[in-house]
Amino acid sequence: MAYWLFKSEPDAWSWDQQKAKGKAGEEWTGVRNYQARNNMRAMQIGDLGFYYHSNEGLEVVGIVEVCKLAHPDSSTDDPRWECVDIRAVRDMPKPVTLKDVKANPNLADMALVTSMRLSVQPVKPHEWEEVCRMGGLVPAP
DNA sequence: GCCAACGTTGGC
DNA sequence: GCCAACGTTGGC
Repeated sequence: MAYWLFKSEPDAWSWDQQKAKGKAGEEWTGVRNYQARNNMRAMQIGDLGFYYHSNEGLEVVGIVEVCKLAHPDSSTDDPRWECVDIRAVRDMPKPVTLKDVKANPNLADMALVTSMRLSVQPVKPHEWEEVCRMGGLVPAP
């Protein structure tokens, strides 16, 4: 099982909206970046991810689960773009801010810090543990 | 709202 | 295939 991080601008699609979709989940449409797409292609059902609010909030607010493998992105006719479906699993008891992540030396190599603009990122197991711990989620899911 | 970083596009 | 121009992202 692998771990990931999904970025969303709350103005466009917020954590509350994601949660409202419940177990059915929602297509993670709109990604127009090859690296982010490739990350989604590599995802397996049951992989977990952080749900991060960019632009506003700038914090990890919840945990999501991949519930559908990569398939063509229904928001475009361009066959290059694919996406997975994700569903909300739970809130972060205490949201973990970008500031917190940057201030933690254990997370210095996290993609959130080093690849700021990548909208779908891989998360290493030790980073997953660390962010979960910071967010009050122990043991990590 | 600004601007730096960086990915993409297109002319050569 | 290179690289300059351009557009977008996202933190501040």
